[in-house]
Amino acid sequence: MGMLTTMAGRKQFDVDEALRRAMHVFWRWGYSEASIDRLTEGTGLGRSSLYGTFGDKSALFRKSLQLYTQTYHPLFDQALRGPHPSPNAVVAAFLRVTLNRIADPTVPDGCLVTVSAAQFPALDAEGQAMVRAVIDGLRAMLEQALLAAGAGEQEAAEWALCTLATNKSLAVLSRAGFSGEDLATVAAVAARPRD
Amino acid sequence: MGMLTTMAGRKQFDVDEALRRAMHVFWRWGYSEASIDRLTEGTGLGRSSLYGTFGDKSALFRKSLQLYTQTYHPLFDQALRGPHPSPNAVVAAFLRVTLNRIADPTVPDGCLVTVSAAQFPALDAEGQAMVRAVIDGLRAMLEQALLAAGAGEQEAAEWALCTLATNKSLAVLSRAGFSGEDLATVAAVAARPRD
DNA sequence: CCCATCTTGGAACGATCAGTACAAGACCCT
DNA sequence: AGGGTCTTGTACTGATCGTTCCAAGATGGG
Repeated sequence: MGMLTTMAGRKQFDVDEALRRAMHVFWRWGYSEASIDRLTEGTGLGRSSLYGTFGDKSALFRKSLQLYTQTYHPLFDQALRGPHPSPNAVVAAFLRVTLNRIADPTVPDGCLVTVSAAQFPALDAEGQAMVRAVIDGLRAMLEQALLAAGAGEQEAAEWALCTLATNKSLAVLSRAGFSGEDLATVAAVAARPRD
Repeated sequence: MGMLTTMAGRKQFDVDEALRRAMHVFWRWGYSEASIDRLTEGTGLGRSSLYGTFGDKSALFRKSLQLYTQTYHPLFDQALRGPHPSPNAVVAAFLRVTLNRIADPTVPDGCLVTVSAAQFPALDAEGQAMVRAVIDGLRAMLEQALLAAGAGEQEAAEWALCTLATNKSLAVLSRAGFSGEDLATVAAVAARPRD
Protein backbone atom coordinates (compact mmCIF):
# COMPACT_ATOMS: atom_id res chain seq x y z
CA MET A 1 0.00 0.00 0.00
CA GLY A 2 2.30 2.78 -1.11
CA MET A 3 4.51 2.06 1.82
CA LEU A 4 7.06 0.50 -0.44
CA THR A 5 6.52 2.72 -3.44
CA THR A 6 9.70 3.84 -5.08
CA MET A 7 9.29 7.21 -3.44
CA ALA A 8 8.17 8.73 -6.71
CA GLY A 9 11.61 10.23 -7.00
CA ARG A 10 11.53 12.77 -9.73
CA LYS A 11 13.77 15.35 -8.15
CA GLN A 12 15.55 17.35 -10.80
CA PHE A 13 18.80 17.51 -8.88
CA ASP A 14 21.26 15.51 -6.81
CA VAL A 15 20.41 16.05 -3.16
CA ASP A 16 23.93 15.30 -1.91
CA GLU A 17 25.56 17.60 -4.40
CA ALA A 18 23.08 20.37 -3.58
CA LEU A 19 23.85 20.01 0.12
CA ARG A 20 27.57 20.11 -0.66
CA ARG A 21 27.09 23.40 -2.46
CA ALA A 22 24.91 24.81 0.31
CA MET A 23 27.69 23.88 2.73
CA HIS A 24 30.12 25.90 0.64
CA VAL A 25 27.82 28.90 0.77
CA PHE A 26 27.64 28.80 4.59
CA TRP A 27 31.36 28.18 4.69
CA ARG A 28 32.24 31.12 2.52
CA TRP A 29 29.71 33.66 3.77
CA GLY A 30 28.94 32.58 7.30
CA TYR A 31 25.44 32.00 8.57
CA SER A 32 24.24 35.61 8.55
CA GLU A 33 25.43 36.46 5.07
CA ALA A 34 24.29 33.17 3.60
CA SER A 35 20.97 34.47 2.38
CA ILE A 36 18.36 32.24 0.80
CA ASP A 37 19.09 33.96 -2.49
CA ARG A 38 22.77 33.07 -2.23
CA LEU A 39 21.84 29.54 -1.27
CA THR A 40 19.49 29.11 -4.21
CA GLU A 41 22.07 30.59 -6.53
CA GLY A 42 24.85 28.47 -5.09
CA THR A 43 22.89 25.26 -5.24
CA GLY A 44 21.00 25.93 -8.45
CA LEU A 45 17.78 24.97 -6.68
CA GLY A 46 14.63 27.02 -6.49
CA ARG A 47 13.28 28.18 -3.17
CA SER A 48 10.62 25.49 -3.14
CA SER A 49 13.09 22.70 -3.74
CA LEU A 50 15.41 24.05 -1.09
CA TYR A 51 12.71 24.30 1.55
CA GLY A 52 11.00 21.11 0.50
CA THR A 53 14.20 19.10 0.66
CA PHE A 54 16.12 20.55 3.58
CA GLY A 55 13.67 22.58 5.63
CA ASP A 56 14.35 26.12 6.74
CA LYS A 57 17.68 27.91 6.85
CA SER A 58 18.58 26.72 10.32
CA ALA A 59 17.95 23.09 9.39
CA LEU A 60 19.92 23.48 6.18
CA PHE A 61 22.80 24.90 8.15
CA ARG A 62 22.77 21.96 10.51
CA LYS A 63 22.71 19.50 7.63
CA SER A 64 25.58 21.39 6.03
CA LEU A 65 27.57 21.16 9.22
CA GLN A 66 26.80 17.46 9.41
CA LEU A 67 28.04 16.97 5.87
CA TYR A 68 31.14 18.94 6.80
CA THR A 69 31.99 16.56 9.60
CA GLN A 70 31.11 13.53 7.48
CA THR A 71 33.51 14.83 4.85
CA TYR A 72 36.47 15.86 6.98
CA HIS A 73 36.31 13.82 10.13
CA PRO A 74 37.34 10.68 8.24
CA LEU A 75 40.41 12.52 6.99
CA PHE A 76 41.29 13.62 10.49
CA ASP A 77 40.54 10.17 11.76
CA GLN A 78 42.84 8.55 9.25
CA ALA A 79 45.62 11.02 10.00
CA LEU A 80 45.24 10.45 13.71
CA ARG A 81 45.01 6.68 13.50
CA GLY A 82 48.72 6.35 13.19
CA PRO A 83 50.60 4.63 14.58
CA HIS A 84 52.62 7.69 15.50
CA PRO A 85 56.07 7.57 17.08
CA SER A 86 55.37 10.57 19.28
CA PRO A 87 52.68 13.04 20.29
CA ASN A 88 54.34 15.63 18.08
CA ALA A 89 53.74 13.41 15.11
CA VAL A 90 50.04 13.33 15.99
CA VAL A 91 49.88 17.10 16.07
CA ALA A 92 51.77 17.35 12.80
CA ALA A 93 49.51 14.84 11.06
CA PHE A 94 46.39 16.59 12.28
CA LEU A 95 47.51 20.02 11.19
CA ARG A 96 48.62 18.63 7.84
CA VAL A 97 45.01 17.72 7.16
CA THR A 98 43.95 21.22 8.14
CA LEU A 99 46.54 22.79 5.87
CA ASN A 100 45.52 20.56 2.99
CA ARG A 101 41.91 21.56 3.37
CA ILE A 102 42.82 25.23 3.45
CA ALA A 103 45.05 24.81 0.42
CA ASP A 104 42.21 23.20 -1.53
CA PRO A 105 41.22 25.82 -4.10
CA THR A 106 37.82 24.20 -4.73
CA VAL A 107 36.72 25.08 -1.23
CA PRO A 108 36.25 28.42 0.58
CA ASP A 109 38.81 29.95 2.91
CA GLY A 110 39.01 28.96 6.52
CA CYS A 111 36.76 26.36 8.05
CA LEU A 112 33.00 26.15 8.43
CA VAL A 113 33.25 25.32 12.11
CA THR A 114 35.52 28.25 12.91
CA VAL A 115 33.48 30.71 10.88
CA SER A 116 30.36 29.52 12.67
CA ALA A 117 32.02 29.66 16.07
CA ALA A 118 33.06 33.25 15.47
CA GLN A 119 29.45 34.04 14.57
CA PHE A 120 28.06 32.18 17.55
CA PRO A 121 25.47 34.80 18.54
CA ALA A 122 24.03 34.69 15.03
CA LEU A 123 23.12 31.02 15.40
CA ASP A 124 20.03 29.66 17.10
CA ALA A 125 20.34 27.34 20.08
CA GLU A 126 20.44 24.18 17.98
CA GLY A 127 23.13 25.55 15.69
CA GLN A 128 25.23 26.69 18.62
CA ALA A 129 24.95 23.32 20.31
CA MET A 130 25.95 21.51 17.15
CA VAL A 131 28.99 23.71 16.53
CA ARG A 132 30.07 23.21 20.08
CA ALA A 133 29.58 19.45 19.78
CA VAL A 134 31.69 19.26 16.63
CA ILE A 135 34.51 21.14 18.32
CA ASP A 136 34.33 18.95 21.40
CA GLY A 137 34.37 15.89 19.16
CA LEU A 138 37.56 17.00 17.44
CA ARG A 139 39.12 17.72 20.80
CA ALA A 140 38.28 14.24 22.03
CA MET A 141 39.67 12.64 18.87
CA LEU A 142 42.91 14.52 19.33
CA GLU A 143 43.21 13.66 22.98
CA GLN A 144 42.68 9.99 22.35
CA ALA A 145 45.25 9.91 19.56
CA LEU A 146 47.77 11.71 21.74
CA LEU A 147 47.26 9.21 24.53
CA ALA A 148 47.74 6.39 22.03
CA ALA A 149 51.01 7.99 20.94
CA GLY A 150 52.38 7.84 24.44
CA ALA A 151 51.47 11.22 25.85
CA GLY A 152 50.66 11.46 29.54
CA GLU A 153 47.15 12.27 30.58
CA GLN A 154 47.70 15.94 31.24
CA GLU A 155 49.97 16.32 28.22
CA ALA A 156 47.34 14.78 26.01
CA ALA A 157 44.65 17.12 27.30
CA GLU A 158 46.86 20.16 26.92
CA TRP A 159 48.11 19.34 23.45
CA ALA A 160 44.68 18.41 22.21
CA LEU A 161 43.40 21.78 23.30
CA CYS A 162 46.35 23.64 21.81
CA THR A 163 46.21 21.78 18.54
CA LEU A 164 42.54 22.58 18.31
CA ALA A 165 43.43 26.20 18.98
CA THR A 166 46.00 26.14 16.22
CA ASN A 167 43.44 24.67 13.89
CA LYS A 168 41.10 27.57 14.65
CA SER A 169 43.83 30.14 14.23
CA LEU A 170 44.77 28.77 10.83
CA ALA A 171 41.21 29.25 9.69
CA VAL A 172 41.06 32.84 10.91
CA LEU A 173 44.41 33.79 9.42
CA SER A 174 43.45 32.15 6.17
CA ARG A 175 40.27 34.22 6.08
CA ALA A 176 42.24 37.38 6.68
CA GLY A 177 44.34 36.60 3.62
CA PHE A 178 47.52 35.25 5.12
CA SER A 179 49.73 33.27 2.75
CA GLY A 180 49.95 29.51 2.71
CA GLU A 181 53.55 29.92 3.71
CA ASP A 182 52.60 31.78 6.88
CA LEU A 183 49.99 29.17 7.70
CA ALA A 184 52.50 26.38 7.20
CA THR A 185 54.88 28.15 9.55
CA VAL A 186 52.24 28.32 12.26
CA ALA A 187 51.50 24.64 11.85
CA ALA A 188 55.16 23.68 11.83
CA VAL A 189 55.92 25.57 15.01
CA ALA A 190 52.86 24.12 16.72
CA ALA A 191 54.06 20.62 15.92
CA ARG A 192 57.58 21.28 17.10
CA PRO A 193 58.82 19.33 20.13
CA ARG A 194 58.72 21.30 23.37
CA ASP A 195 59.40 20.99 27.09
CA MET B 1 31.43 85.19 10.53
CA GLY B 2 30.60 81.88 12.09
CA MET B 3 33.95 80.57 11.14
CA LEU B 4 35.15 80.66 14.70
CA THR B 5 31.83 79.93 16.37
CA THR B 6 32.01 77.50 19.20
CA MET B 7 30.57 74.83 17.02
CA ALA B 8 27.17 75.23 18.61
CA GLY B 9 27.69 71.93 20.37
CA ARG B 10 24.44 70.87 21.86
CA LYS B 11 24.66 67.17 21.28
CA GLN B 12 22.60 65.28 23.78
CA PHE B 13 25.15 62.52 24.24
CA ASP B 14 28.84 61.81 24.69
CA VAL B 15 30.30 61.03 21.30
CA ASP B 16 33.16 58.94 22.66
CA GLU B 17 30.91 56.91 24.89
CA ALA B 18 28.46 56.33 22.05
CA LEU B 19 31.28 55.11 19.83
CA ARG B 20 32.45 52.82 22.60
CA ARG B 21 29.02 51.28 22.78
CA ALA B 22 28.77 50.95 19.03
CA MET B 23 32.12 49.16 19.11
CA HIS B 24 30.68 46.71 21.61
CA VAL B 25 27.73 46.03 19.32
CA PHE B 26 30.02 45.20 16.38
CA TRP B 27 32.22 43.20 18.70
CA ARG B 28 29.39 41.12 20.07
CA TRP B 29 27.34 40.62 16.92
CA GLY B 30 29.82 40.94 14.10
CA TYR B 31 29.33 43.29 11.19
CA SER B 32 26.42 41.50 9.52
CA GLU B 33 24.31 41.06 12.61
CA ALA B 34 25.05 44.54 13.92
CA SER B 35 21.92 46.11 12.48
CA ILE B 36 21.22 49.80 12.69
CA ASP B 37 18.45 49.01 15.13
CA ARG B 38 20.86 47.16 17.40
CA LEU B 39 23.32 50.02 17.09
CA THR B 40 20.73 52.62 18.00
CA GLU B 41 19.55 50.52 20.90
CA GLY B 42 23.10 49.82 22.06
CA THR B 43 24.20 53.44 21.86
CA GLY B 44 20.95 55.02 22.97
CA LEU B 45 21.13 57.32 19.96
CA GLY B 46 18.46 57.85 17.35
CA ARG B 47 19.12 57.06 13.73
CA SER B 48 19.63 60.70 12.86
CA SER B 49 22.23 61.22 15.54
CA LEU B 50 24.02 58.03 14.56
CA TYR B 51 24.19 58.90 10.87
CA GLY B 52 24.84 62.59 11.51
CA THR B 53 27.72 61.89 13.84
CA PHE B 54 29.41 58.82 12.41
CA GLY B 55 28.20 58.43 8.84
CA ASP B 56 26.90 55.16 7.46
CA LYS B 57 27.34 51.70 8.91
CA SER B 58 30.64 51.04 7.17
CA ALA B 59 32.14 54.28 8.46
CA LEU B 60 30.86 53.59 11.95
CA PHE B 61 32.46 50.18 11.83
CA ARG B 62 35.79 51.66 10.82
CA LYS B 63 35.61 54.22 13.60
CA SER B 64 34.75 51.45 16.05
CA LEU B 65 37.75 49.45 14.89
CA GLN B 66 39.91 52.53 15.27
CA LEU B 67 38.66 53.03 18.82
CA TYR B 68 39.38 49.37 19.47
CA THR B 69 43.02 49.77 18.53
CA GLN B 70 43.27 53.06 20.39
CA THR B 71 41.96 51.29 23.44
CA TYR B 72 43.95 48.08 23.37
CA HIS B 73 47.13 48.79 21.45
CA PRO B 74 48.47 50.87 24.32
CA LEU B 75 47.95 47.91 26.63
CA PHE B 76 49.77 45.61 24.24
CA ASP B 77 52.43 48.23 23.76
CA GLN B 78 53.01 48.57 27.47
CA ALA B 79 53.16 44.81 27.92
CA LEU B 80 55.60 44.46 25.05
CA ARG B 81 57.80 47.37 26.07
CA GLY B 82 59.58 45.27 28.62
CA PRO B 83 62.37 44.93 29.20
CA HIS B 84 61.89 41.20 28.92
CA PRO B 85 64.52 38.63 29.88
CA SER B 86 63.61 36.35 26.98
CA PRO B 87 61.36 36.05 23.93
CA ASN B 88 59.11 33.72 25.90
CA ALA B 89 58.47 36.50 28.37
CA VAL B 90 57.35 38.70 25.49
CA VAL B 91 54.88 36.10 24.33
CA ALA B 92 53.61 35.57 27.85
CA ALA B 93 53.14 39.28 28.45
CA PHE B 94 51.29 39.74 25.17
CA LEU B 95 48.93 36.85 25.78
CA ARG B 96 48.33 38.01 29.32
CA VAL B 97 46.82 41.18 27.90
CA THR B 98 44.65 39.11 25.58
CA LEU B 99 43.47 36.92 28.44
CA ASN B 100 42.70 39.93 30.57
CA ARG B 101 40.61 41.45 27.83
CA ILE B 102 38.70 38.22 27.35
CA ALA B 103 38.18 37.88 31.08
CA ASP B 104 36.72 41.40 31.26
CA PRO B 105 33.00 40.85 31.88
CA THR B 106 32.09 44.37 30.74
CA VAL B 107 33.13 43.53 27.21
CA PRO B 108 31.84 40.97 24.66
CA ASP B 109 33.45 37.60 24.06
CA GLY B 110 36.37 37.21 21.73
CA CYS B 111 37.92 40.11 19.93
CA LEU B 112 36.55 42.59 17.43
CA VAL B 113 39.43 42.04 15.04
CA THR B 114 39.06 38.27 15.02
CA VAL B 115 35.30 38.37 14.67
CA SER B 116 35.71 40.76 11.76
CA ALA B 117 38.45 38.68 10.16
CA ALA B 118 36.24 35.60 10.28
CA GLN B 119 33.50 37.63 8.56
CA PHE B 120 35.88 39.06 5.99
CA PRO B 121 33.57 38.59 2.99
CA ALA B 122 30.84 40.55 4.79
CA LEU B 123 33.04 43.66 4.94
CA ASP B 124 33.52 46.18 2.15
CA ALA B 125 36.95 46.84 0.72
CA GLU B 126 37.79 49.59 3.21
CA GLY B 127 36.76 47.48 6.18
CA GLN B 128 38.77 44.52 4.95
CA ALA B 129 41.84 46.65 4.41
CA MET B 130 41.57 48.14 7.87
CA VAL B 131 41.17 44.78 9.58
CA ARG B 132 44.15 43.48 7.71
CA ALA B 133 46.17 46.56 8.64
CA VAL B 134 45.36 46.16 12.33
CA ILE B 135 46.49 42.55 12.27
CA ASP B 136 49.68 43.40 10.43
CA GLY B 137 50.33 46.16 12.95
CA LEU B 138 50.05 43.76 15.87
CA ARG B 139 52.34 41.34 14.11
CA ALA B 140 54.95 44.05 13.60
CA MET B 141 54.72 45.15 17.24
CA LEU B 142 55.29 41.58 18.34
CA GLU B 143 58.19 41.01 16.03
CA GLN B 144 59.94 44.14 17.16
CA ALA B 145 59.48 43.29 20.82
CA LEU B 146 60.83 39.79 20.23
CA LEU B 147 63.89 41.17 18.51
CA ALA B 148 64.41 43.54 21.40
CA ALA B 149 64.23 40.59 23.78
CA GLY B 150 67.09 38.86 22.03
CA ALA B 151 65.34 36.64 19.52
CA GLY B 152 67.04 36.01 16.21
CA GLU B 153 65.50 37.43 13.08
CA GLN B 154 63.79 34.26 11.95
CA GLU B 155 62.76 33.34 15.47
CA ALA B 156 61.21 36.74 15.95
CA ALA B 157 59.22 36.46 12.74
CA GLU B 158 58.04 32.95 13.54
CA TRP B 159 57.07 33.67 17.12
CA ALA B 160 55.33 36.89 16.23
CA LEU B 161 53.20 35.01 13.74
CA CYS B 162 52.46 32.18 16.13
CA THR B 163 51.63 34.47 19.01
CA LEU B 164 49.28 36.34 16.74
CA ALA B 165 47.76 33.00 15.81
CA THR B 166 47.30 32.10 19.47
CA ASN B 167 45.66 35.45 20.03
CA LYS B 168 43.16 34.68 17.28
CA SER B 169 42.51 31.18 18.55
CA LEU B 170 41.78 32.46 22.05
CA ALA B 171 39.13 34.74 20.60
CA VAL B 172 37.47 31.95 18.64
CA LEU B 173 37.50 29.49 21.53
CA SER B 174 36.14 32.16 23.84
CA ARG B 175 33.28 32.77 21.42
CA ALA B 176 32.52 29.06 21.32
CA GLY B 177 32.13 29.11 25.09
CA PHE B 178 35.40 27.59 26.26
CA SER B 179 36.27 28.20 29.88
CA GLY B 180 38.78 30.76 31.04
CA GLU B 181 40.79 27.86 32.37
CA ASP B 182 41.07 26.31 28.93
CA LEU B 183 42.04 29.65 27.43
CA ALA B 184 44.71 30.14 30.08
CA THR B 185 46.09 26.71 29.28
CA VAL B 186 46.39 27.56 25.60
CA ALA B 187 48.19 30.80 26.44
CA ALA B 188 50.49 29.13 28.92
CA VAL B 189 51.55 26.42 26.51
CA ALA B 190 52.12 28.98 23.75
CA ALA B 191 54.43 30.94 26.03
CA ARG B 192 56.36 27.85 27.10
CA PRO B 193 60.04 27.63 26.10
CA ARG B 194 60.70 25.43 23.07
CA ASP B 195 63.42 24.25 20.76
C1' DC C 1 -6.39 6.57 -18.59
C1' DC C 2 -6.98 9.00 -14.26
C1' DC C 3 -6.18 10.20 -9.89
C1' DA C 4 -3.06 10.85 -6.10
C1' DT C 5 1.44 12.37 -5.07
C1' DC C 6 5.40 14.90 -5.60
C1' DT C 7 8.18 18.70 -7.47
C1' DT C 8 8.90 23.11 -9.27
C1' DG C 9 8.86 28.12 -10.52
C1' DG C 10 7.09 32.23 -9.33
C1' DA C 11 4.40 35.32 -6.81
C1' DA C 12 3.37 36.99 -2.58
C1' DC C 13 3.78 37.57 2.61
C1' DG C 14 5.13 40.51 6.60
C1' DA C 15 9.37 41.69 8.76
C1' DT C 16 13.56 43.83 8.74
C1' DC C 17 17.40 45.86 6.28
C1' DA C 18 20.37 50.41 5.46
C1' DG C 19 19.67 54.90 4.54
C1' DT C 20 17.08 59.54 3.86
C1' DA C 21 13.73 63.44 4.37
C1' DC C 22 11.75 66.60 7.08
C1' DA C 23 9.79 69.30 10.56
C1' DA C 24 10.13 70.67 15.30
C1' DG C 25 12.92 72.12 18.87
C1' DA C 26 17.28 73.82 21.15
C1' DC C 27 21.12 76.55 21.11
C1' DC C 28 24.54 80.42 19.99
C1' DC C 29 25.66 84.84 18.24
C1' DT C 30 24.52 89.50 17.30
C1' DA D 1 14.66 89.44 20.47
C1' DG D 2 15.51 87.23 16.14
C1' DG D 3 17.81 84.61 12.55
C1' DG D 4 20.86 80.94 11.39
C1' DT D 5 22.72 76.53 12.62
C1' DC D 6 22.74 72.30 14.61
C1' DT D 7 20.38 68.20 16.59
C1' DT D 8 16.80 64.94 17.16
C1' DG D 9 12.62 61.96 16.70
C1' DT D 10 9.71 60.15 13.42
C1' DA D 11 8.17 58.68 9.30
C1' DC D 12 9.35 57.03 5.11
C1' DT D 13 12.00 54.93 1.11
C1' DG D 14 13.17 50.89 -1.83
C1' DA D 15 15.58 46.75 -1.19
C1' DT D 16 16.24 42.44 0.83
C1' DC D 17 15.31 39.21 4.51
C1' DG D 18 13.23 34.26 5.54
C1' DT D 19 9.17 31.88 4.62
C1' DT D 20 4.75 30.34 2.68
C1' DC D 21 1.38 29.65 -0.83
C1' DC D 22 -0.34 28.04 -5.03
C1' DA D 23 -1.02 26.63 -9.59
C1' DA D 24 1.11 24.05 -13.26
C1' DG D 25 3.66 20.22 -14.67
C1' DA D 26 5.65 15.67 -14.09
C1' DT D 27 5.38 11.02 -12.49
C1' DG D 28 3.82 6.39 -11.11
C1' DG D 29 0.15 3.08 -9.49
C1' DG D 30 -4.34 1.15 -10.19
